[in-house]
Amino acid sequence: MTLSTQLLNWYYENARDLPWRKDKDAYKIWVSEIMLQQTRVEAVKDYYQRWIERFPTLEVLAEASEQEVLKYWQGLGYYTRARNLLAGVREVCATYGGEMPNDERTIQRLPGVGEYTAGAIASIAYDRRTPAIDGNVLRIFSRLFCLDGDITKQATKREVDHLVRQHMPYNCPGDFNQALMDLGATVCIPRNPRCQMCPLANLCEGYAREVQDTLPVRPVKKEPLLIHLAAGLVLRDGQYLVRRRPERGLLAGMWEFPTVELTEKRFAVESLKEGLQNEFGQEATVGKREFHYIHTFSHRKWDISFYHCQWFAGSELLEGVRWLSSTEGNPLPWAGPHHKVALALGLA
DNA sequence: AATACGGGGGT
DNA sequence: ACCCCAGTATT
Repeated sequence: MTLSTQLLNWYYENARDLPWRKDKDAYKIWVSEIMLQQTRVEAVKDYYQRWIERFPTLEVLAEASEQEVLKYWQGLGYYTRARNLLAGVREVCATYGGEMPNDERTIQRLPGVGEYTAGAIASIAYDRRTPAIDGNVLRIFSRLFCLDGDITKQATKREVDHLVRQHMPYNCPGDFNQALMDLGATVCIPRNPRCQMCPLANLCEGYAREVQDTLPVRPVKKEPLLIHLAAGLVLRDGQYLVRRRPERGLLAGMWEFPTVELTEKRFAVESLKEGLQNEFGQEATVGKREFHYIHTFSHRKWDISFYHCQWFAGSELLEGVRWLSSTEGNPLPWAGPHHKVALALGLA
């Protein structure tokens, strides 16, 4: 018995039933792989189903508008993934006549497709013998071979890449890669790995030395920056004032309620009033605080308070600003705390 | 080689 | 609260 046969035998008995495993359509594999970047299977399932329903083929997606595409992505996070996917399918249509390239190198040239995703698509959709090294594989192999180097370092990744290539079968590389995902998701999990039921326990050096819980080794993360924000729920004639975030940076291109950053939290009302005046040239009355959220992003933590506001005079609106009514069923993509508030107000 | 980029589920 | 996930692009 070899590592790959033990793993595959386990996989064929225990493979998860996932929506993107129903066929080997490269476009669908692509969509699933992008959605699954840094995102759990459970979170992806519903998004994937709705996505495929609306954009069943690469050509359909290529014809869609970016705003609509973002709408289908809202709440999933890492929104450049959606933009890159859209740009990618357009590139396939324009450059490859709508036919997906089937070699890893060409696939990796598509926007948003890196080494891992290219390997996953090439192996799963086209039976190419290419590794797909993600967090699961790094964790599994660091335990299997007692690799105690920092898995975020290039040197450790090269080491794992070498080992994966050694153990990857020639007949079903896609199954092998997916088997590693499933093992990492259900057995060789980050904390408290279930080694008693692991099909590779007899081969696992980490398990033999009882150091499986100390692996893999990661760097210590740094403290997120705390930012205080006040947001205005500016109401006029049953409509709320919303604006589009900048094209680059955090929550790029998503819609939000106007906010001001606070230097002093206790001056929230005054700062909001002044901020609205500066941005929209209108005097607003700031009412009572309605919602309060602590929202942690990867490297910053928003302490954000929402205030009901009112203003009366009409005015010219700038680019990327509009009024939104809860009865329109408007298709604007939201994200972050704004998404939750928009849902509560019936705007999302 | 670092850093930016979301959000949610498990512990 | 904290951890970390089917990573990639940018600096």
